[in-house]
Amino acid sequence: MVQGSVKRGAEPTAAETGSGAGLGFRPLYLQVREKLTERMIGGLWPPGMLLPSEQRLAAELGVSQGTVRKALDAMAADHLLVRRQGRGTFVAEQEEGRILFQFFRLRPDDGRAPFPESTPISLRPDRAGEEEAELLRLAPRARVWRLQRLRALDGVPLITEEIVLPFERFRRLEKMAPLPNNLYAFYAGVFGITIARAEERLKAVAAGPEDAAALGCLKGTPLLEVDRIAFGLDEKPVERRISRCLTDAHHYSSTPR
Amino acid sequence: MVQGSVKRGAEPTAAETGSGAGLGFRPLYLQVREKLTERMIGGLWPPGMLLPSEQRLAAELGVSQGTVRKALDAMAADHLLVRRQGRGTFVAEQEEGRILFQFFRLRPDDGRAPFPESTPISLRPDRAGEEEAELLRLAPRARVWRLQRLRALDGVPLITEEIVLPFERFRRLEKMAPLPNNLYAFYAGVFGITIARAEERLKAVAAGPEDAAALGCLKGTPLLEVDRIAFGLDEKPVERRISRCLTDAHHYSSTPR
DNA sequence: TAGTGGTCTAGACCACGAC
DNA sequence: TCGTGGTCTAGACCACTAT
Repeated sequence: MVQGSVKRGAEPTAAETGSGAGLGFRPLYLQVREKLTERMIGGLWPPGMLLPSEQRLAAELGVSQGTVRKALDAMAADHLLVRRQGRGTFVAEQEEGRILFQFFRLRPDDGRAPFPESTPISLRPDRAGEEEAELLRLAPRARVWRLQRLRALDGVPLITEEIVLPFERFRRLEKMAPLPNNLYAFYAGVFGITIARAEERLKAVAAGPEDAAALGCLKGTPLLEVDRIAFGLDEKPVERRISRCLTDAHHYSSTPR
Repeated sequence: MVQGSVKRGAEPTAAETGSGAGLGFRPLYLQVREKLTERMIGGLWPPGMLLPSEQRLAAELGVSQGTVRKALDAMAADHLLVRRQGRGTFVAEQEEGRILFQFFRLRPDDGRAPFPESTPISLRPDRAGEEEAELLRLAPRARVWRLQRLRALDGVPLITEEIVLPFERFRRLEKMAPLPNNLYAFYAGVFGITIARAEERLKAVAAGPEDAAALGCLKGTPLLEVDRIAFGLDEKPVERRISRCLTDAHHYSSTPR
């Protein structure tokens, strides 16, 4: 696949099939997917860009259109690409609609999906705690940014947020304050870091004094705590975010698969 | 597609393409998927059954193997089928491993995934409340079963559960008490009802007197409330389940997509 | 060795969007 | 009208499982 067309049944090489003798087998379309993902990571294909057509990619990579299609379909299923019949295939953008659908799962009980507004509280350099360093795969006590925000839905403050970012990957962040509402679009546009997926742990906790003051509720009020790790295209953890939400008239929407 | 091979470019009929003149277009592989799903709903293909090979299905339905494959792949992605290379394609079973992975998202913080044990508390016929009737798409005050259970992880009671079922679809349920731990396998085996997917709403709530007594915690303790609607293969709501969970040392694991 | 699903290719036509 | 992705077909070979 590296160059030229793949000849099958005629001395297939390890490089072509991706398998050494007896070793694991690596499908061509996954190799194609990796190659395309690398271009996105490297910044060659930024968010919003129109990709070459399937035919061009197939010719360029020396595989059939069907193989390119399988790679593109898989990446579109993971929201890394957006395919539009008649127009082409585009690198996914971290626009509000997508973020709202994929990452922000808190909804009013009536089913609407308003976009959350953010009020920055503080941004400061700090050292990673033990758990934070482990989750972000940083050295113990590595330098991090610590960002606090208050988020509101329909103008009502509902969520406190604490965000921890690796210092080294977000240089000169302090000069960019106040940070915008849509952080993931900001990471992509300014630092070239695309958030590809996230893992969340949910708990019910009692509001502490700070949460109670920020949200205007009583100390001890049950809050929904969402502990998120967000990963980049390269599968490295990029952000740790702890949100605590009032859920009297709102809920977290989940569709287990 | 109904019978014989599809001839393309030679007077394709509305039945073949699935589209009336100017109306929406319905891909063949979706029509195949519907046909296969109907066989599962009708009980012709029960859980665990080995399907005919792709070639046989293609011949039987008058489409190409590739079209059958696309339908089977889509159904496997939705956990309705399980494909095993070298062996064949099987109707998915509601076995513990799958249930644990797909539907039961509460985990100890250490990352293990023990299977939850259940203690039945009560089972009685009742009338649906207003909200319940709406969620289950029943007539107001329709008859329902009301089932309460206490669930434990590693022997520790952690979850109270209230389950509401449409009376008409679960006849003679009282004669089957005590109900087994794995209810979804029970629905499938006894009533021929397969749970295909679920939607969940999560909130943080304060423990009431009953929850506190059952879970051995203080009244007012924050609990994670999971409000689930489970749907059958026919997309009809089958079960409404409200769980309240202690999350001191456990969490609900979510992977937003 | 036979049979299954998995991958890969090649080519045709359809639906959609832009021009 | 053209170019794009979407669907459908046909056939070859590969990887895995059971016999």
